[in-house]
Amino acid sequence: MATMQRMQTTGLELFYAKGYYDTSIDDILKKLHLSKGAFYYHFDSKEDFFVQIIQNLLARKIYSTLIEPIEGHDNPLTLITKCFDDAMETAVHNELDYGCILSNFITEFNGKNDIIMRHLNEIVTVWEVNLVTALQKGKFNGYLDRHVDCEAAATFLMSSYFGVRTLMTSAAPAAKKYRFMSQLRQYFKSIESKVIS
Amino acid sequence: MATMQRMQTTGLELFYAKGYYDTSIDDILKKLHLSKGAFYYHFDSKEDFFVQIIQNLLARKIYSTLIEPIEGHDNPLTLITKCFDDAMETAVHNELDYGCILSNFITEFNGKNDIIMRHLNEIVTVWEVNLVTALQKGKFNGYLDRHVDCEAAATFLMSSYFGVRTLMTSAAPAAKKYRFMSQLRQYFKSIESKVIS
DNA sequence: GGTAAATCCGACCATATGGTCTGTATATAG
DNA sequence: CTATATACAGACCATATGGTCGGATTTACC
Repeated sequence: MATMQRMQTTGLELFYAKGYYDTSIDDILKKLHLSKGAFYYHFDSKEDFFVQIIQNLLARKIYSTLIEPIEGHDNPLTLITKCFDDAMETAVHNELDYGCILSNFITEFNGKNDIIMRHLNEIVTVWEVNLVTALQKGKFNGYLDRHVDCEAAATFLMSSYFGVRTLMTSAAPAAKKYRFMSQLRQYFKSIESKVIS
Repeated sequence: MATMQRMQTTGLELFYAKGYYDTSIDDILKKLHLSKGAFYYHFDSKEDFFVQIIQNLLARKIYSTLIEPIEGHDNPLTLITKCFDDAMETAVHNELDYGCILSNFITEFNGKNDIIMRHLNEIVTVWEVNLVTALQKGKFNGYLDRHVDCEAAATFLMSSYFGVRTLMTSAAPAAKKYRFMSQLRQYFKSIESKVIS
């Protein structure tokens, strides 16, 4: 693998585990047995480095785990349930889980770095749009009750997912997941179509 | 006000706004026109300082905004609704909102500082216990459906609140709040007692 | 008023960090 | 074979940070 890509991969790993401000460039270079010269040959600054990571790795990761799985013509509530279940199962099996990457970075950069925040918010928006679209399609196809506010449901889903991933890092992730999923299904039952097809 | 308390108050302000690792002791001292000597006379280290802030300020803050308001013998779903609404309203009106303090610190310290994480988890547990208790009492008093899993509901509520506070920092906090509350009520409607009293 | 404890000052230190710069090995092109 | 761009090494720099320490000042108490 090219040096530049190895730097980005290792960079994301460490930024996710230790946070952006608490991860030095030397930390990343040490792990890869590379030098300062190599880093500043490929990137302008630490911030530029992180922005590229967001666009090249983070955005794709979010897409593959949270957006792509909910595309399709099936019942969106079923798709979202499975999507969240899978994502949380990965976290449960992960020895060292640090929560949702996207949520963590938003927390870290909020009010500190507007440039990076714009990039992160862009990903959030893409996720939101896809969620709303999926729910609206589900409403059109008769899976959701016609009174459901899809924007509101999307916000609620994003919130709960961000939050539970944070909570899971504290203690008993498997139990937290189980409890969360049970109430997610409860909520979904309340917004699904009442017409018995 | 005593110097020690002023340090803690200003410390919490800055730690909340900029994060623990990105706030230097000099930042705090500069704002208070105090010296290093004053700081290390009152506190052993930056970590000790933060632990005391958690116990003296953060724990009380969480208690007064998220726990105390849901105590009582009324319908817990009504109490929680109002509690969340009030807390989010404060955030909306706050020019610079940085999300839920507790959630932010958990994100920042997770996997980095076990000592501080223990103190933060303690607060989470207290909140959780009080939520579960309130819900169980509500079930006993006929406000909640008797099939409701109160532990699961508490986890779901904590998750969604943590998450929405993070989301609100990104954009359109007022809209996010409105949407969130509408779906919270939707969820509550699905777990309230079905018996018409 | 003298003494001692409490409170605070600020110079200083070791270390870490983002970033710069010069040099060097390799590869590619003419 | 030479020249030139690519890709990386590593010494170096300015600055920042957590923490130390001797001393000055204020307060409390007899």
